[in-house]
Amino acid sequence: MVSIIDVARAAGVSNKTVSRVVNGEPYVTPEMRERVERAIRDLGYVPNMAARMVRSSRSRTFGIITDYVSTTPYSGDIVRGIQDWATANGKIILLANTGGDPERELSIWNTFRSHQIEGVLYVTMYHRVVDPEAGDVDLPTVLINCHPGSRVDLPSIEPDDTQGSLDLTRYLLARGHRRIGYIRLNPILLGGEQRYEAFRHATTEAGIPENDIIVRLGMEGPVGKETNYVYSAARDILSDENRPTAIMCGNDEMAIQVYLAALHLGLRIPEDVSIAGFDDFQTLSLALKPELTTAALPYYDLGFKGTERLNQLIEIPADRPSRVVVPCELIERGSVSSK
Amino acid sequence: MVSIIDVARAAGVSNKTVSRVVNGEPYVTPEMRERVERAIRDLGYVPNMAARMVRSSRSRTFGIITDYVSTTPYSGDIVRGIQDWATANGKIILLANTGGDPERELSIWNTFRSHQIEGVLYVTMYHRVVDPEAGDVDLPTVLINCHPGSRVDLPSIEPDDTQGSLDLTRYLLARGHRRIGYIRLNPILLGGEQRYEAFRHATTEAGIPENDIIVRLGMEGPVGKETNYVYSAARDILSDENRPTAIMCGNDEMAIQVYLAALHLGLRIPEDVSIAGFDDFQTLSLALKPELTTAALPYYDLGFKGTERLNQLIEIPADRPSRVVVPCELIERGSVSSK
DNA sequence: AGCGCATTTGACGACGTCGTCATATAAATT
DNA sequence: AATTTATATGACGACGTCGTCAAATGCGCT
Repeated sequence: MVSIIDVARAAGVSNKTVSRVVNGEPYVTPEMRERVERAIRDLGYVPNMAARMVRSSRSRTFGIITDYVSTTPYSGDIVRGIQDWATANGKIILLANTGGDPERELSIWNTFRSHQIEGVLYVTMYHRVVDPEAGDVDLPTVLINCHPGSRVDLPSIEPDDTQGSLDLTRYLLARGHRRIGYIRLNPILLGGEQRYEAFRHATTEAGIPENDIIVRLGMEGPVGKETNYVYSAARDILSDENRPTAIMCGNDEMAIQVYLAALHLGLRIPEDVSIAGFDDFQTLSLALKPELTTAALPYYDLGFKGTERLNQLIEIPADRPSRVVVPCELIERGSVSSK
Repeated sequence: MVSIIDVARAAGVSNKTVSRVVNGEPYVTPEMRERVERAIRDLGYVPNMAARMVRSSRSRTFGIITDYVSTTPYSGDIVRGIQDWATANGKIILLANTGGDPERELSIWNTFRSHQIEGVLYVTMYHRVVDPEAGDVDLPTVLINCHPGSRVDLPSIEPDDTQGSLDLTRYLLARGHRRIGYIRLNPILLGGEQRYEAFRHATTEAGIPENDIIVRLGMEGPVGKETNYVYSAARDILSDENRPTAIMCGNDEMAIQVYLAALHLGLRIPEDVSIAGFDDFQTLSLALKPELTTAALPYYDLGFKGTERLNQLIEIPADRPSRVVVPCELIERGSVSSK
C-alpha cells in the first residue's frame, strides 16, 4: 500500500502538498505539482478511499437493495442505468439483495449504515407496492419500479404502464381493430392492473361495446410460481369463429404463447390476427417473427433518473417525496396490421 | 455518526472493551458484555467499515468487472450467484462495467485499488476469450464465463458447453433421430463453436452420415448487432421434403424462431419435428409450448463457485491458475419426441 | 525602510478502529 | 506464604487522509 506519505517522501515535499495536488487545490507552484505528479506515477499511488471516508465521513456511496426475482431478468437494465449514472458522477454502488426475506432486509440496512451509505435505491424487479423495512433508519431513499405502501412515504420513480397501455390500445383502435382480445397479467402485479385498466378505458372511450372485448386471465398465483393459462386462453379466444382481429398481451412473454397458438390454428400474423405485447423485452420481441409491436418499459431510464433523483435528495434534503413517472414508448414493429 | 467511543462512554468502559464485545473476543465478563450490548442497542451503534479498513488494510471487498452486453440479460444470474456467496461469507461486492471500453476498464482497476479490493471477478455476459487490461495491477482475479487470452494466465470458471451439447445430441440420437438439422450460433461466440463441435463429434461417433446433418448459420456479425438468419434458415430446412426429424438450435432464443417456422409450415412439435435449445433461459424455454428441451447454462453456479474460488486464491495465494468447468444439465421437457 | 497582502509550504491533529502492551485482580500451584 | 497462571480491563498509538493554522516568501505600495 503506497500512501500519500510515500509520495511526499519521494517528491521531497510534505504530505499536505501531495494532498493538494491530488485534490486539485490551488496554491501549488507548477514546478511542485510536476514533481509530485511524477512521484505519483512512479509509485503508482492511488488515494485510499477508506481513509478519505474516515476523514470526511462522506462515502459517496449509494446502496441498491433489490428483491431479485430471477423470473424477470430484463430488469437488470435498471441496475445498468444506476451504474452508468453513478460512474459518470463519481459515486460507488453497493449491491445487496433480500431474496424476499425481511430479516435479511434489516441486516442489509445495517450493512449500509456500516458503510456510511449516503442514500438507498430500493429496486424491485417488477412494478409493485412495497413497504421497506427501513424501520429506525432514515437514509435518503428512492423507490425504483415500485410504489410506497401505507407505512412509508418515499419518493418513487415508476414506469407509466397506464400511458403505455393507453397508447398501445389507441394504436390498435386507430388501425381499425374493433374486436379485441386481452390476456391479463397476474392481478397481483401493479403494472398488470394498470395496463388492463388503461386498455378498458381506451376501448370504452372509443365506444367499443363490452361484447367486443374478450378478456382472459393469463396467469395467477404467487410471483415466480404462477400457473399459466396463456396458451390455452389464446387458443380459446382464437378458435371462436367470431374471433377478435387483435390480441393484446399483458407482456411480451405472453405474446410468445399467443403467437404459437395462432400459428397452430393456421392463422397468419398479422394478416389474420394482430398481436401486441408489453415490456419490449428484446430477447423476445425481436426473436418473434414478425417482430413484436409493443410498449417499452423504460428500465434503463428508471435506474439512471432514479439515481439522479436520489442525489438531488441528498444535496437538497428539503425537497418533498413525490412520484415520478417515466413514459413507455410505443415500439412499432410488424405484428399489428390495419384492418 | 455514533462511534465506539460514544458507546464506551455510555457503558462506562474503555473503547477497547467495546471493541472486544463487538468482535466477540474473549476476556470480557458477561456483566460487562451485557452492559456494552445494551449501550450498543440504545445508541444504535454500527461499526464503521471505513475505519476498520484503514486500521486493518483488509477490505473484505471483491470487485466485479463486467462487459455488460445487454443483449444477454439472463447472465444476471451470475451476479446473483456472486452476491449470494458474498453475503453468506461477509464479503462486499463492488460492481463496475466497462461498456466494452478498454480505457474505462483501466480506470475501473484504479477505482478498485482505491477501494482496497482484495480480488476481482472478471465476468463476461457470454462465453468468450478475454484479455483483461489489468496491466501493472496484479490483484487476485478469477475469470467467470470467459477464458484467458494469450496475454494473461488467470484461473477461470466456465460452462461446459461441450458436455452439454454432447449430452443433448446423444439424447436426440438415443430417441432415434438420424437426420438432424443444426442452426449455428454466431461463430465469434466461444460457446457456439464448442456446442457445434460437440454436436458434430457426437453424430460422427454415432455413425450418422454427413449427408444427414443439415447445418445452417443462424447469425453472424458483431455481438449485439448481428444479422439473424434463423427464421429463414429454419423454414428452409423444414420445407425440404426430406426434412430432418429434429433440429438443434445454438440457443433458446433461436428455438423460438424455429418453433414459429415449423408451425407456419403446419408442422406439429414434437410429433413432426423435435426441437432442442441451449441455455435454458426460462423466460423462453418455459413460455414455449410444448416447453423446450434444452441444456441449462449454470450461470448461478458460475457466480457462486467462482467467488468461492477467488476467496481461496486470496487465502492460499500459492495455488496455480487453472480452468474449472461446470456441467450444463440436460433439461428434459416436451419438445423432443422419440422417432 | 516599513507595511500590508497574496501566495506557497508544512506541522499537527482528528476521524473510528483495533493491535500491542501494561496493569490489575483472582485462582491455582508450589 | 510465595509464585505462577489465567482472566479482565484500559492507555496508547497507528492506519491514510485532509482541514486548520502557522510560518515563510515575494511583491507592490506608502
